[in-house]
Amino acid sequence: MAVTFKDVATLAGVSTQTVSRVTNGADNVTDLTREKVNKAIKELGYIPNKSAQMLSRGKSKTLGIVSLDIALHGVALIVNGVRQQAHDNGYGTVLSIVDSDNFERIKDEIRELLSQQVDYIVVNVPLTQFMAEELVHQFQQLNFMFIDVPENTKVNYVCAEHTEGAKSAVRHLLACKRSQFVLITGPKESTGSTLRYAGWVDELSKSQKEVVATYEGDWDAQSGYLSIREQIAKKREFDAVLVANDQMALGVLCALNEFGIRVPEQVSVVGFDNINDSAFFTPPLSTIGQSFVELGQQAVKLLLEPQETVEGEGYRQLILPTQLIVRSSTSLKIELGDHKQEILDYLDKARQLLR
Amino acid sequence: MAVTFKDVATLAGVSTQTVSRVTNGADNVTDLTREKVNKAIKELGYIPNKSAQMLSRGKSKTLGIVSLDIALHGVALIVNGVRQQAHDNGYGTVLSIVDSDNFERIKDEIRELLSQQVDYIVVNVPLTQFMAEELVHQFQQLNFMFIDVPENTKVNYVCAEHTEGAKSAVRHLLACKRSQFVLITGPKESTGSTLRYAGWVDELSKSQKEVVATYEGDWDAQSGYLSIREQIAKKREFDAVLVANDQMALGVLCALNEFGIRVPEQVSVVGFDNINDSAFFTPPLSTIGQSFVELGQQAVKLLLEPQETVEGEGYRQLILPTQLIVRSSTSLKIELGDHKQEILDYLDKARQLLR
DNA sequence: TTACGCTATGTTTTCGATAACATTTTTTGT
DNA sequence: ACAAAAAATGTTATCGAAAACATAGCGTAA
Repeated sequence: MAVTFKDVATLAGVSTQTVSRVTNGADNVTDLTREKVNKAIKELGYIPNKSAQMLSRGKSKTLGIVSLDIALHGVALIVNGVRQQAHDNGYGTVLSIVDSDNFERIKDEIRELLSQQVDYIVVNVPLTQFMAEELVHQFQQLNFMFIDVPENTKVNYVCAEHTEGAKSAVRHLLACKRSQFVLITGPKESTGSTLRYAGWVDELSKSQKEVVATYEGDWDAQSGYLSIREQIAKKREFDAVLVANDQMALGVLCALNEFGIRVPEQVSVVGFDNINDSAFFTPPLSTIGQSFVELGQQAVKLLLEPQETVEGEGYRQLILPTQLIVRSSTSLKIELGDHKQEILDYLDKARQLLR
Repeated sequence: MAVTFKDVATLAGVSTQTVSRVTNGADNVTDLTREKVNKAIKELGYIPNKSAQMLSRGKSKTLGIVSLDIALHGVALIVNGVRQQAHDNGYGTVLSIVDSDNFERIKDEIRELLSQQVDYIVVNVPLTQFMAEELVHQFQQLNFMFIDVPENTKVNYVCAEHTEGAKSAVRHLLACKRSQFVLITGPKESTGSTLRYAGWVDELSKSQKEVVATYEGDWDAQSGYLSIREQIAKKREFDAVLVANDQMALGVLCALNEFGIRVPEQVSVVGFDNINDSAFFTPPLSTIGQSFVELGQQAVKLLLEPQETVEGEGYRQLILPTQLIVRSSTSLKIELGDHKQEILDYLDKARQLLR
């Protein structure tokens, strides 16, 4: 069925080795021979067998990715960054998707990748320090690179500056004179979410501001929406919401809007990630920007960097900056007092004119 | 360096074939021997070499996916569906990402997949009828499955009911008494976009309604936003916007809101796809729902279905239904007339009370 | 002219695992 | 207890390509 290079060799009237030389672009082949072989290849529609190549060559020039669900936008962007950078360095990629809640499954997938002879593995799944170190130990691999793992973990990693970013969100809201905060985190397994939460709490406690409530979301808009509904049902006052990603913030905005609560006048909202869509929310969302693609790219860059650059027992580690992006979902708080309704009406008129 | 099954055989004191038997779960092995081998495997951390296995077995149990950028949410969901279904049938997957605008590149990627000995290939890239048929012809493969290819194409395919879905969007807007339509399509290379556009135009021409303007977007929110800005700049009246996907519709809503145009009272908007977020837009978006995940799943199901089910020279083809989802971005048109401002004010009051 | 060295090509072995076949050991029936 | 069947294990060949090695052909310098 399948055309092998033996068929090509026969048709071209040369040895198999010569075929191999042609396909690998060796220079010590006559132009005439090369042509004959190429003609035979075309005629037969010959496609080399990668398994055989890998087996024979011993190395695969392949990079494995263990990742969360790519339906999450940020995850997909990271994977894109990894793939692109790997490709630019002549590496193919194998992608394997896992849930974050099953450590054994993750190990299985890594085993699977190793059985495919990948040269490197990028792990883009929230792991604890213990888990990450355990993986490196168990598989005795220096060729692991982790994304978003706790900072003091003794492995190669690339992280976003979650904590610092979260703090800058708080500082921004404090500058807006906000004082009653609702926090909406991501799933507690997520390292990124944990770090962001830590940043919020740390900065808030410094300034002695009140945390009215904390909710745990699942990154989806709906969980943000439900959190705020619950908060409103409880009739607790709040004037600021910190959200661990932009999608949940969309849900937050939706709920606030539904209950006639004005953003940013009454409540200010800050998201995290700066996904493309967030500039078009109603109102456009203030958020903490991070570059997912660069995260993925840097992971691969560091991994492929020649060993000399890395000193002794040192690990390859990098923390990428985040950036506060101010849009219309935050503003200086306006004390409405007795004239609340009147003010809101004026604001409405103002809005009309603003067009 | 690498541990092979020879090392395992030596350590366990058996032949390599016995090791193979154990790893493949053959039943004709003594418990004692099995244990010895398993112990050796564990001790050495042996991981089988997939290349060697595939080479030896001749088949790979692998399915290749050629797909658009997974950063597009719908694409990622389709890929998920494919992977999940493949996995459930014991197939691994190899993912390769391409731009839709380079047909040669697509061929290269397919060649690459074939060189990895994939048993099947799912193509999730917008292709013309000619391109799809050409691929099947060039690679002489019955094992192709295409997603969202024009309906009369002579290949295996799974499609969403784009045209019919688009028509139902128009009918809904007509029922809302809308008469001046703005259309925002996806990129013209996209089959899905083309079919949707065809549906809109077809249904609109039947009812003799006016198409005020047509814009070509790139699926991103920004392109929807810019289209509407341009439309408003031209000061052309319109009371309905048909958008080829929900993300662009987000941009549309944003622009309308920015200019103080009320949705749905003044302008109604219908999207396409029903992504999770669209239920939380401001206002929640009426849209045409399709199940991306099922699209991917069905593609694989049909592909793996035993040949007998498929009659003679017939192709495996399936069209999945879409579904009109009515939310708040559409409503019966209200003729404002002279009392426009007054009415709008009442509406505002009503909204306040609605909470 | 001959010997040396280069280039172009052919032959053999190898990669790791398995299929096909061969052999040994165990079980079973009478 | 012994042959025949069945089960467990070992041996050899094979997959497709490439690396390592071998050889043939040719030009060139002495």
